[in-house]
Amino acid sequence: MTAPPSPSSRDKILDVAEARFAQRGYSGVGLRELAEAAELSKSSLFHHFPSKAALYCSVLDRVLQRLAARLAPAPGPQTTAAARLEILLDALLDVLAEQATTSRLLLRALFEDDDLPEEGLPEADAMNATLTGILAAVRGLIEQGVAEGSFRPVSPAHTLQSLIGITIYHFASGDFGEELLGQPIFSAAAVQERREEVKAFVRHGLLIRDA
Amino acid sequence: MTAPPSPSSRDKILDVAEARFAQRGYSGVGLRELAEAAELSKSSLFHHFPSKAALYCSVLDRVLQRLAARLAPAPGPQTTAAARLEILLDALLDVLAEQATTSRLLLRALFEDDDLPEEGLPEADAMNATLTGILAAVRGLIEQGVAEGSFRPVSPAHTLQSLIGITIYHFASGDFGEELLGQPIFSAAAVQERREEVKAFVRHGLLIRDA
DNA sequence: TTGCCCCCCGACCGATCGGTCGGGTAGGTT
DNA sequence: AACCTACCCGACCGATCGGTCGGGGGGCAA
Repeated sequence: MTAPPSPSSRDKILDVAEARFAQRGYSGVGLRELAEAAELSKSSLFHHFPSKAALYCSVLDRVLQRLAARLAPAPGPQTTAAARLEILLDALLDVLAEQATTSRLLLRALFEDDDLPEEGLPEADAMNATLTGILAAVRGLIEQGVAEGSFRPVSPAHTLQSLIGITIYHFASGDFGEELLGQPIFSAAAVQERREEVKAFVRHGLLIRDA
Repeated sequence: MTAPPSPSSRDKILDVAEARFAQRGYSGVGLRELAEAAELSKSSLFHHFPSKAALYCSVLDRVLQRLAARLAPAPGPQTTAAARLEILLDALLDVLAEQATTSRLLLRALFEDDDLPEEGLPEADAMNATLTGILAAVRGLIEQGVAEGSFRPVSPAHTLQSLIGITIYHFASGDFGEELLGQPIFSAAAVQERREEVKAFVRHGLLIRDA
């Protein structure tokens, strides 16, 4: 509360970097472009972040922290896995639908292991820890459902992959369908319909029978 | 048949470019690295391809052509949509499992619209045409299934997105699970199991009942 | 032999890359 | 006054970027 809502330079850098990295990836964005967008000198970036790789990891970590905060209030294993899945899917799809940058950044972070040249920097470790926590939670939910018998006897690891693909990718490739499929599928009006279809797909793919 | 199986320089360039672009993306790979890997001079690349963007599009187009060739022998609408889906999924998963580069390249091509700076070059148009054909075929299959009543009443465009995510992404993020999930999920031994789980997920997610 | 392609090459171009350096300014402490 | 810290900047660094240029060598037809 000591800091008024004026965005600090550091947050401003993170904001513009998140947007740019989501659009064109790590190596597709230069620091000069980021500095100009943040209304700062390129040298000033290095006052807030030690390197470009560290800045990228900080951006990813902030996204993952936001995601984890939204997924945290889900109920624990005392609830049935089917109910937990519904709540988690709702929260996840809410986050993905709110900012288009989130899904793209997550998709890049998940399938591009080799994107960042350096690996030893502490920002990367923090980011991986956050990511691992989220994935472990979702995986635990799947395992619970399989143990309960309400989910088909799937492999939790494989199914987690499918779950990520069906949700993250669905929102990451937003407007490509507009050109190639002949109809807009990421307009604000279609988000709700999209949400329900993704949820239904996951529900039917994962559960044997619901209700 | 006039050309013996000795790989021409052009094909060699395409091979190494496909592998590198799949790993680190368009802007993450330099022409010097490609030339060295292809055992050629950087200047010689420009003898075979007019620019880096054109080379990238040629790589993508070759991947899509391979994919289209494998998906083409699927039966037409006289067969039931459920049977066609099985055949198409088998062919698609075969292609994705064979070369790890394919899925990664496809994933990048599908969700990175902004990756290539130039848009007017003819290689990009050819690539987009090939891609549009493949997507239209799959979409037609979904529409047939919905019309038949064997598929849930889904929106074909949204479901196509889910289908891509669940298949392409599943194979693109190969070894990330090995580190973060605690067990290898893309080892050669696990490919078959992975295939069956993806197929089952799609089947249950798309069909109401399949006997 | 001459001329023509095809394929390849080293050298070079301007631009941009990530990153460093020294200095400058405002605010707070002593 | 002196000092320190936080923040920001222009100028500069070596390296690499995509791309161009002129030319060399081999095959082949006239």
